[in-house]
Amino acid sequence: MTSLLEKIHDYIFRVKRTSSMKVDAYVVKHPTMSIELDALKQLIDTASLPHIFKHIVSTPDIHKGFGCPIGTVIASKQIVVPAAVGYDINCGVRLMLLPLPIKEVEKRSETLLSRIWREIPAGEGEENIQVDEFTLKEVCEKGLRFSSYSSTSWFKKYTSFIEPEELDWRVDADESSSTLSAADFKRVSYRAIERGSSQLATLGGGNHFIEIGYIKEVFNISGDLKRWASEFFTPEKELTYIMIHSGSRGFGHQIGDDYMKPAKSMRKREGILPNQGLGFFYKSEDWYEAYLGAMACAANFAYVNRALMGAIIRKIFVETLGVEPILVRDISHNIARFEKFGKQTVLVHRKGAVSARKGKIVLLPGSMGTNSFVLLGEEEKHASLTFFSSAHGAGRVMGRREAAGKRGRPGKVSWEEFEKSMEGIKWKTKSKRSALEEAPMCYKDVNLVVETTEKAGIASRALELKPKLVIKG
DNA sequence: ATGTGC
Repeated sequence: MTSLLEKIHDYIFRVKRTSSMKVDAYVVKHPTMSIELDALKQLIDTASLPHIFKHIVSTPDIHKGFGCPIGTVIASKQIVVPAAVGYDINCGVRLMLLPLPIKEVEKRSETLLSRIWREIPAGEGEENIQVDEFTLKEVCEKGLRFSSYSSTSWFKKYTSFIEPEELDWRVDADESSSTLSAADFKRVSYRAIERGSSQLATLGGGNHFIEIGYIKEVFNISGDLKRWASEFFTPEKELTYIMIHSGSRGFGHQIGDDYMKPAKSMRKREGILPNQGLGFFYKSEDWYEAYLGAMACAANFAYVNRALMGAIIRKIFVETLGVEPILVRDISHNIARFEKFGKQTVLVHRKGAVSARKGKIVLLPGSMGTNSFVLLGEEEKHASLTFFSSAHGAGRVMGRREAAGKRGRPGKVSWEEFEKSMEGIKWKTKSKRSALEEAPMCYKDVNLVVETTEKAGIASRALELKPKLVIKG
């Protein structure tokens, strides 16, 4: 199967269009890393969709997903593919910096960890802020801006901890606003509303996390990082960062489900379904606008979810240490947005991939025990081959069940092995199982992913971050 | 990822 990959650059390969494929698939990967067979099959399926703009691309952290791999970028002018956004609509990462050395933070680590654990429910099925349907509509359609006239008591509690700038400032690296204007609450099912109405300010499970650590290395401060004085990043200061990885919870998941099902059945009827997950809508169908309207609601829900968790954490830091974290960026890695490439405007779907335009901040979290990176987008050397897209993480190499075991059978990761891999890090997880499922050995080497990203000319490293305190759902 | 698994 690897013979399918034709080398066109040390770090870029191509699956040439054959049989069912309508376009080529470019694969950005480390020369020593192989793609799992299931993910490659899904990539070929994705390239078999009609009306794809130019070609499709995979990022170095590619692994098997539903319908299409996690780590896939596709663009189109005529169709929308819900599975190329994924179930966790606007899953993303929020990075904040705290102008205080990590040593000072570690002195209060028990207090910080237990307070965050108490105030931000982590894990599946957890609930936090309750909102009525009207408030949920405002959150979905206006995103962070809803605060300007919201008078609900829960919001008042946090509102002073949301940076005023967040209401208007484009927190996402992409040129489009963090609040997606296409949001249309009428397109959201009652079931999704039910699930979403108690899930704001919750972390979720799986690979979602809250992480506190320090800036370990500084490589390059330019582009959007120039907003902060360069002395801010002096590595000797070991300044603290806070990273939140979360998404749209059951709300977005329900919306994904609501639209993937009809997309599947409609295209199945016509016999143009590359695989069971890869349904899509034509622009000429009402479903197209409907999906984008509902997807934008879930995206805004996720932005607000991360903003509220950021506000809670900011409150905890102010109350515990008297210092306020500063928002750097909040970046989505599961979303479809209209973007311009030269004169063409296309709908770019990124699933497990982030926008990486020149000078823009790119967040590349590693696993719970390994370092993460802040990168800066480069002028793409390879002629918009990736649609300006970068990896969203290290990428799994081991399935959850494979790692933690199934039906009483032990998995590949032992508890001893896990504890060893987390040396020097204080951590809290919902269960032993979720810890094993997310163990560092379940992930690719993040250093190879960063090397690939740099060598392919997509983005280059700016900061290297080392985790010290971790909360996992 | 998900009120998780034919």
